[in-house]
Amino acid sequence: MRMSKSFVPTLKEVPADATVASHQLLVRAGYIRQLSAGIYSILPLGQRAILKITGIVREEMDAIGAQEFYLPALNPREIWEESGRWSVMGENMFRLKDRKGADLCLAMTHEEIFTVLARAELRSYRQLPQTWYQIQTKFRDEPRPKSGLLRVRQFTMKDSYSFDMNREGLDQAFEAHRQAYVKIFGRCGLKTVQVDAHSGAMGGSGSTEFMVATDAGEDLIASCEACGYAANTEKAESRVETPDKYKAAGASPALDEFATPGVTTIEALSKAPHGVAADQQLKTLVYLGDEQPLIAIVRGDDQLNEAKLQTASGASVLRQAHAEEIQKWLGAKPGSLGGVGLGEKANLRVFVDSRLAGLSGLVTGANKDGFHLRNVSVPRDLAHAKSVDLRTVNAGEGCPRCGKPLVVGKALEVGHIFKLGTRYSESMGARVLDEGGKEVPIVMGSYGIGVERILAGAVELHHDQDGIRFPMSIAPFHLALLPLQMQDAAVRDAAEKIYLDLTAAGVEVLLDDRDERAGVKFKDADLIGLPLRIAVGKKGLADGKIEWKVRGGKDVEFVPLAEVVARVQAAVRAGGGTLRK
RNA sequence: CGGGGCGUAGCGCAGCCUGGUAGCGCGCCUGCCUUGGGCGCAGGAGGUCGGAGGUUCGAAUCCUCUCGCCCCGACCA
Repeated sequence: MRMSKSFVPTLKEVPADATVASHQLLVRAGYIRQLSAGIYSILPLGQRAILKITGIVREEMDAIGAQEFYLPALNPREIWEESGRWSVMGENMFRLKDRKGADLCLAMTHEEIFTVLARAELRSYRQLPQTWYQIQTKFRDEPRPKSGLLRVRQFTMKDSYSFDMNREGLDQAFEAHRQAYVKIFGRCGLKTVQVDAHSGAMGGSGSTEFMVATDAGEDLIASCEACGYAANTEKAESRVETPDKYKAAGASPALDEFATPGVTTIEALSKAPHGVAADQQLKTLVYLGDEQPLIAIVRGDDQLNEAKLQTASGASVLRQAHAEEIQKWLGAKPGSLGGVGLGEKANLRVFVDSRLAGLSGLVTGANKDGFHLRNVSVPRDLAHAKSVDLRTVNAGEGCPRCGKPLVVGKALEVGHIFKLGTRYSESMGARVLDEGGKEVPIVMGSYGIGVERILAGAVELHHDQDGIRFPMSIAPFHLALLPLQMQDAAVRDAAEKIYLDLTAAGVEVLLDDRDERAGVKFKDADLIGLPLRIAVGKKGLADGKIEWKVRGGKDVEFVPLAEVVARVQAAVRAGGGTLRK
């Protein structure tokens, strides 16, 4: 491609609203432009990179026997009602009406639509297993789009779905996807870690996320360098010492209500005149799980993990209660809440973090504004509460497997694989006959990759002060060819010949034939980030040579014109790129 | 949703507090010059000051409402 005829709008200055590297660089280098919050236009360079990525995804999916589909993004309400997700998805789903007033939505994912196909067409165990996929646009009305392509409202997803007779089949499909994903991300130049994850609105029995460690990411993952344990902090567990340090000597003293006027936070209660240490306090939080009240109790210095509460309660939609709701159920405002005495209220489900099991001598709110209770014994006073893991792990706590300290770091989710089981086949009636002629629900899996996130993640991982440093495999072109003196006919002609020769040899070349100064071309080439660069200048040409430089490398090497084509072809292959036929 | 910030030329910003001519840098156009890391000089084009209403003789500036965007906390490829 010739730069003089191309739309590659590079910018000298960093866009004001971009904070993360991938956002800044993709805008500056002319790959993307923002249309609205979380909605981006992909420009020609960006589209070429995206096509490289989807090409890799397609190859690896095809390699595990998956078949490519293309399903509608515009969906009728009815099928989402069948799975129950018309309401579960809440405000995250874009909804609209057609001219007749019928409800439609823009699909966030395609479990429902693929299940509709499966139930209509799959009748027998003989037709299984199947793996179906598509590369298609998804719509999610994120509450807070951010960081350029990292979190958007419209994006491209590779989503696939496996259909099996039983658990074993699902396990095989899951494993095939895991291995395909490792190859995909590896080929795209991403270093990923696999972590245990929360399944969220997808449902199902288990899931693994593929994460790229980067500060630009929004997830926190806990990992153990000693044994390899890794989990999203939504799910991660840890070993913590929880001695019964506030237990009274002798018989457990009775509950004692005491006045704490104006004290509504853990921190305030820990200060004078009360001086109750945070680890002696119980933090009581009120949620609604599928519109039913839930009480969650964790230690005062711990953080409640909402994902764990959701899992423990079995709720598909979880939200914090409003102050009025809390007042109605517990009779007090936040700050004076507690789980003691809630056993009689049958409509309130109470959960207490498992680290608190057996402890006594604790302090909690009295469900009476301005009062707390001391001498709380969990086995005696919170016997009605279900003991479950509710807390969020912290860095330095013991690995649940080996006990060595956990490390917590930020990461970007680029892929997620789920064992759905029969979550959709049962709710939507997708069944086949087994060998015995008995009707059984299909066992399903669901597997997703965020395509633009691969692009952005690669930029996060591969850039420097001067710009992007794309891996060969996903770079929009293999090589930048820079004639340095456009006024010099010999330089122009030499560059033109190299361009034609390389193109004929299957190399994707971006020829900077603009009438610009050398400095401008160097700067733009660095910014755009193609892995190879050939400069054609008067100096080298006098000796019949060009200047060869690898993006990010230090050295410039003079290479004879006759060797250029073979040299470039070898470098493209070595870098994981593909020559055009 | 809770909290904070910003909307002025294609991009980055000043002007606003204290009302009166809309400005700077980059980019763009023309000419000359220069030509190996975002050259130089000269001339030029380009603006509903996010929108609506109000106060005022007069509003980018003050007031009210509203829309949009960004960032920090709760949600997900």
